[in-house]
Parts: sequence; structure tokens; C-alpha cells
Amino acid sequence: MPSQPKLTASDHNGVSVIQSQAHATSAPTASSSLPSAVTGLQQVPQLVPVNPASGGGKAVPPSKMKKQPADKDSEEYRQRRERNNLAVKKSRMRSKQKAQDTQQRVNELKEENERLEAKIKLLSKELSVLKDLFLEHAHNLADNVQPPGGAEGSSPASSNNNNNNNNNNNNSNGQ
Amino acid sequence: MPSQPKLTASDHNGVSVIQSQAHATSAPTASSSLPSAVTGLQQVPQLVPVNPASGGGKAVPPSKMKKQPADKDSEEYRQRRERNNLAVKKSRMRSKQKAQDTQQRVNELKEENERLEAKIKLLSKELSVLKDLFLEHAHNLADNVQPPGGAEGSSPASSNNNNNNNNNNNNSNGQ
DNA sequence: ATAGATTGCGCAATAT
DNA sequence: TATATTGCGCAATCTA
Repeated sequence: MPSQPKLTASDHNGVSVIQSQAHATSAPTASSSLPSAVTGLQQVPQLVPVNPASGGGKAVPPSKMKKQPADKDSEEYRQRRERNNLAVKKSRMRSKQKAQDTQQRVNELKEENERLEAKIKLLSKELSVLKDLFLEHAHNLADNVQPPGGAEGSSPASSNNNNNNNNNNNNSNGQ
Repeated sequence: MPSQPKLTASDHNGVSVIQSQAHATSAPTASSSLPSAVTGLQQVPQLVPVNPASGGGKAVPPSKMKKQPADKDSEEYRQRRERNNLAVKKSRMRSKQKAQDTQQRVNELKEENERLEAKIKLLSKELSVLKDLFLEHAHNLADNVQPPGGAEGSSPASSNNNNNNNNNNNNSNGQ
């Protein structure tokens, strides 16, 4: 489940900083060449107020901590970013793969569907033929009536061979 | 069609710069609050060599132009970014929607499939019943043989009623 | 050549 | 705490 962001609009500060390829220990997959167009923009040390609420006696409860902007220089920061970037790539790959699989599934199902429809058509035809045969036979029976036992009522001959031919319109179009 | 990137690895310089909310004429959708953590990083004017190949007589063919780093301050730049951001959002929304639709399609097809299979089962059963009826009837015929016209060859009676009962094992398992 | 559409990527906030 | 997801902006391409 995607899990939507509670209710508060996702409002991360739209910041982002030069990513020098300096200690680029990453790129295990396709090493991005990073030719030379990189502008040598340097980072600002980014001094952070040691603690936004140190004046009051509240002792700053751990909750509501504003999360220091993370020193971009910190090695640990870089490592975290690095790992996250990896995770992101992985996640996206999976996502893409899944989408692809789903599409494929659609194609497979479509094919299967066609096969099934064809089969239905065939079966229907067979049924139809058999039913016709039945009808024809019923007619024959009605034509040359010949009671198995001794001669009896001597059917009135000709027409009116309307036996229980229920038409069998059993189309069973269940839907 | 997505059109894959020729062959050259996509190696944009992994650069990116502080996005100050200064002239934030944007945010038409959900206004990003941008609390206070924004560092006031200023941009370097980024002087660009007027033209990398002005010495030769080649007159610099339009192709191969290195594309100036685009002054981040330029109003036009901001507008372009703004528009692109919008386009990106749109594109991603569509993409997501499509994926969702595809998933839905899968579900629909699965259902349809089940319906078809059920129908096949039904038809098969019907066919089976009719065929059985046929067989039974054939037996009856064989039992009390009674040539329609005058008495003739007088069939040898009993057994061997092996008419063209081809069993009709026409399962048509076409696959 | 220009504008919109896609795509890969990194960041940060969240979710798990 | 670590990884997984997700929204977002940037820049390079692709398309029209």
C-alpha cells in the first residue's frame, strides 16, 4: 500500500545541492561517466542553530524535534544518502518490472480468452448439430409410426406428428 | 513509445542547486509551505566562454553546442522549470493511472475467463448428455430392427449392432 | 528551433 | 535503526 501522507501536504523544502562526484563510491550498476560539465559549485558549511529551543526550561522533549538539517559534509550523511539512492533505484526497478509483468499478464489473459471463446464456439456448433439430428430423428419416428406391440389405435396417419417436440430451445444464455 | 536513449548512457552531470523559494511564483497546486530550513545559498553567476570555437573559421555549427548552464536567476529559466515540473507531474500521474488501469484490466480478464470456463463446462456437459442419448437410442434401434420398406435381407438379428457409432470422442482439445 | 512529454536521478519525508 | 516507498524538482532527451 502506498500509504498517503497523513494529511499534511508533503512540503519538504525544495532544496538540493550539488552532488560532486568526488567520493563517488557508488554506481555499482552503470557507472555514470560524469564527463566534465560538472560545475564546481561548492557547498556552504551550513551552520545549524545548535538547538532551536534551548532558552526555555522545557528541556526539549524528544518529540517534535525539528531534525537538524543534517550536515551535508558528514561522512555518515553521505553514506546514508548513498544507501538510500541505491534503495530508490532498486525500488523503482521493481516497480517498473511489476508494471511490465502486469502488462504481460494482460496479454496472456487475452490470448487465453480467445482460446476459450473459440472452444465455446466449437462446442456450441457441435451441440447444435446434435440437436438437429435429434429433431430429424423425431420426424422420422413420427412418419413411419409402428407401435412395437400388436396393431392398435392405428394412428390417423399423415401430419399432426406434433409429438412432444419441445423445441429444445435450451440456449442457456445464462447472463 | 518510450524510445530508449540511443545507446549512450544517460550521464547528466549529477548537479542540482538550492531552490530558494524567493521568487516562488509557482506552486499552483499545493503550496509548499517551505518552513524555515531553507538555506540562503546564492548562486554563482556562472560565466560561460562566449563561444568555444570562435577562433576557427568553422562558424560553429549549431550542433555540438555545449548549452550554457542556464542562469538559475533568469526569469525565463524559472518559467521553464515551472512548466517542466508541471509536465512531469502530469506525465507521472498518467503513468500511474495507466498502471492502475492495466491492473484492473487483469482483474476483468480474469473474471471473464472464469465465466468462459464455466460456460465451457456447461456446454461440455450438455454435449455429453446428448451423446449418451444417442448411444442409447442406437441400442434401441438395434434391438427391435424393423426395416421401413418390405421385409428384405432380414438382418441377422442380435448383437453386432455396431453401426457407425464412432464414439465421437471428439474432445477437440486443440492445444 | 520550441514546447510539452518522458525518463533517470538524487533528496527528503515517510512507511515498514 | 535500516531499508522500502513516494512525492518532488532538475536536466537530458525524445516527440511533435
